[in-house]
Amino acid sequence: MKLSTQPYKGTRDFYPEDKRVQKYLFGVWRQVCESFGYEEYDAPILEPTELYLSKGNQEIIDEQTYTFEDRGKRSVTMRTEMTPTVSRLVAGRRQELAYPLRWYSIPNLWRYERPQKGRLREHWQLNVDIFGVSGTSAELELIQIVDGIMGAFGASAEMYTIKLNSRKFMDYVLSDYAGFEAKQRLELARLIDRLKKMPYDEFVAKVDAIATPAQRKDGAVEKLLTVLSAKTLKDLPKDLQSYASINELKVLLSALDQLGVKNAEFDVTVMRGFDYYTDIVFEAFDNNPDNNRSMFGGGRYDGLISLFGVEPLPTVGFGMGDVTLTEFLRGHRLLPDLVSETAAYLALVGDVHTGAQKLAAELRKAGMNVAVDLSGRKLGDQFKIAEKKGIQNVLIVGENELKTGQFTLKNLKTGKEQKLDVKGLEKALS
RNA sequence: GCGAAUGUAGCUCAGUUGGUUAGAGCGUCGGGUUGUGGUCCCGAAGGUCGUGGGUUCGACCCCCAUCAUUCGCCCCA
Repeated sequence: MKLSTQPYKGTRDFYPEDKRVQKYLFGVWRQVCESFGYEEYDAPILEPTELYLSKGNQEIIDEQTYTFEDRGKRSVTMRTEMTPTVSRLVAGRRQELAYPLRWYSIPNLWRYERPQKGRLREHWQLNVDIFGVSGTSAELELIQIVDGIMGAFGASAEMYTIKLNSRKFMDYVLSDYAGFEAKQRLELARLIDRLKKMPYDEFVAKVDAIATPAQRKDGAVEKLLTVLSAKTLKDLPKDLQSYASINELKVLLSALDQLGVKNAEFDVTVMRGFDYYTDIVFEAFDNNPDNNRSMFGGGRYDGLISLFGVEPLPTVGFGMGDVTLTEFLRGHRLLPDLVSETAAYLALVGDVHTGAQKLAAELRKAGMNVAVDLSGRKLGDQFKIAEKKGIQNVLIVGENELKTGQFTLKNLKTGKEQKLDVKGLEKALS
């Protein structure tokens, strides 16, 4: 039987040209995060299943994760997100860490589900978290980072929109303000999340179906619909304007505007699931309608580390996945042409292998990435090899060159040739 | 878990109502002789038409099953 060369369902092979793209993405992520003073951490890809169970969603564990028993009969799960893990790490050193704690990571995450556009079984996600800041300056900083990252990729404000809302506020609206029960709130939250994906009448009918006759009589449905119709914070009913989270959103949006982030706005339909978020949440969408999946998102989750038996800590974090980001960048033609990490290919003429290796060693010592031809083929073929590998320069090495110390360097992109000694090569290739 | 579409050369695809040895472009390999790639010219290799079964004198084409891929729904921590 022949083995298949295809990667496992929903996973990707990173051939060098793909890995080059990944290295570019990760490089930008790291550079921007570190420019804001964030430190990189990592942790195992396997976690005890309880870490995810503690959120109480058995169904998700059973149906959408890679969960199995190890040889010691312990149930382990491949991480599907980084938030529980980073909470575990912080809780473990709760007392000794210096706050505000600024951390980031680029974990490989796994989920068991049917692959579709922008959603695979395995992906890489930038995770950025700030611990120990209870005011909106934490949210502000994270959105600035997001803005910095997108800017570093060449994205402009018109290409995407950052939508903000408050989970605490929405909980208040659904419970105290409109008067829905806990079970209904869960259903409504999911429904609100999908509001823009269905005709408005259909949405209203579904809300109506959830409400009890008594609630309908009390105007619960109308109250909710009025809140949901708000396009800006000012459109909200007057009695909600003074709610603490709304004030915070106002302050945050105004600060963002002053800092030059022009594509952030209030959106009452942003819910971000119904898990550990406690207040302000945000989510970003590609303005290109062909790519309607959320590109990245996050929010405040103040209580999570208390699961580990330590005092809760105010925390805000966000995640940005490589799959949706790559689609965004491709869609807006923002992915640059990435060339080989190898600066020059040493093409050999005649029996000069040892001499060429000596030269290569010298160049490497000076910090250059160079590969020596081992094919033994004729010069034209060696050019083709370099071309195919995406190497920008060919350095011709023959007996004359080794004798005189003057080498011909040809740039394959421009076709330009120059005669250089080792010092000159160092300048040209680094 | 549900629904739909698609599987023909390494890749992208064509293949007329079922009829002899299944095609193209790109890519690969070789050649166009002396130390220069990309363009051009010539030539070659490469397919049991996803797999299994059925209908038929005859199947890439029709039917059934199965696998894979893609898209959507559910879900999205």
